[in-house]
Amino acid sequence: MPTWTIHHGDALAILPALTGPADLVIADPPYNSGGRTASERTSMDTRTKYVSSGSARKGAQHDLAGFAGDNRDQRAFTVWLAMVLTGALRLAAPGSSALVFTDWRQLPATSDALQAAGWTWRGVVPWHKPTSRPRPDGFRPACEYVLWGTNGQPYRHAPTVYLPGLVSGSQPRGHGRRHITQKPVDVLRQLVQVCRPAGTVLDPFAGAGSAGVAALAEDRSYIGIELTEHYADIARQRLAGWQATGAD
Amino acid sequence: MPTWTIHHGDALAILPALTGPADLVIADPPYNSGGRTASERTSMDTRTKYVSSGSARKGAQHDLAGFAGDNRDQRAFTVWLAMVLTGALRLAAPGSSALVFTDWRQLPATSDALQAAGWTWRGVVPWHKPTSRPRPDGFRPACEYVLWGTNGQPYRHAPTVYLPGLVSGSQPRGHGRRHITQKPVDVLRQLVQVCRPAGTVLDPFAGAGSAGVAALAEDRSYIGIELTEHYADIARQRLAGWQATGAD
DNA sequence: AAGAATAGTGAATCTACAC
DNA sequence: CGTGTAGATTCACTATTCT
Repeated sequence: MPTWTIHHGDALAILPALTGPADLVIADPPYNSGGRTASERTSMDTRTKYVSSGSARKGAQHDLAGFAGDNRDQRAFTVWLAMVLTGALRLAAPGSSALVFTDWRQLPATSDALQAAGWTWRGVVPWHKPTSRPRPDGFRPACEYVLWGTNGQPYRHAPTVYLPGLVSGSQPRGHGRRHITQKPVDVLRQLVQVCRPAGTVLDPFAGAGSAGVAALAEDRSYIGIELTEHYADIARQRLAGWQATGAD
Repeated sequence: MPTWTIHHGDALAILPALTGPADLVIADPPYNSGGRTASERTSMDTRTKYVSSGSARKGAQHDLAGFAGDNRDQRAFTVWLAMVLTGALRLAAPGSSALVFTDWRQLPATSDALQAAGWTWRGVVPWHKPTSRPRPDGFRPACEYVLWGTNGQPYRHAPTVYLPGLVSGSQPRGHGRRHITQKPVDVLRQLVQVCRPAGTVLDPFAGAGSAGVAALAEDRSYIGIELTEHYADIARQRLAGWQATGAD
């Protein structure tokens, strides 16, 4: 029976206190890349930045809380993310994997942070969002990216698993949506397969706990860390509800 | 009536002699990323490096020539590609685009080169290859990437065009295959749409001329540069054949 | 329907060289 | 001359797609 825990606090403070081992680190950090100017990136709040114009700016359809930690410049982002991933590597079992979400703008910085932290970069899995907004006279920004790294040689599964090179799924909408940058559980369930069966998933940026739902659904245990108390509570309620009812 | 030219020689030598303007620069450079050891990367020929064990190594069906320029280390790759893209930017009309192919390993270096050369990075379009090789206990390396940059503010089309955020297509096989790293014409035709209608596509690494076929098919003119005389000849024959018969 | 291909990779084996 | 190590080479392997 897989178990779960949500810690409330800063990943940099919580990670050194944990003991592990973790068999998969799945991280969805604040991308620090929304907004077009430096001042927009560092001063705007996350609701204004990430919710497309027409909703949050002029009276919204949804009323999701913002989140902290999204106002670093690119150098600070790289160093900060490397520190978090270093803390996660300390807990990671040999052969375990790290999966780090990023967008196209921060992909190079994220790959630097992953490797600076000591993980071996093994590949990139694009996440295709079919419902992304079209862009006039240009290529639609339809993908985010999952960077895959391992702690040494990758864990050998028995039986061998073959995982996709591209995942597809739309962001949750309506009342299933709990966080501005929420990832679909279907996508996360595919990604969690790289974790050792019955192993433990460590998530330093738990948000509303989608990775936890995916982990439990795939029979992995889950340890989440979330900075914003509001979301830590939401994640706890959601995971408790999942274990009680099997529904999200 | 769109026109075409293939120049035989090194892009760094040919680009300064051209006058332009170009409305789209499409570049498929040698990725310099195959091989696992330093000596494999720098000494192995491209056929041995990229054609998988079952074919070229033990008696192949196809017998494609190798190509030059695939033995740089990553720093040299970055600097060299930046030089080529700088030469291309000089010819690029204001608002024109650059599209640069790369793989996941070289994506960060390629984005550095694109921006160092003075292009504004606008996005990434993953190219999904359905026939990619599976990878045991990991995520299949199923995508290559197209980096999109512009010379200043992007050209505004009239009427507005909406381009995909993800392209999919398999490498040509059988007798339609002329180059080890050939890109599918269907994919290139989608990408060429970002070029001003009836504009000119500049291709510093023409290879077997697939981008030229795509350009002509979409009513754009084409200027290609190819280092290997063997492939320059193939590209000339192919483009002449396309204009004569409308078939590839 | 059968066969062959894939901008690979991990493990096993072999080789060269220093001590 | 045996031994250990690093680097190079060879081998085996895989699932989806395309001819």
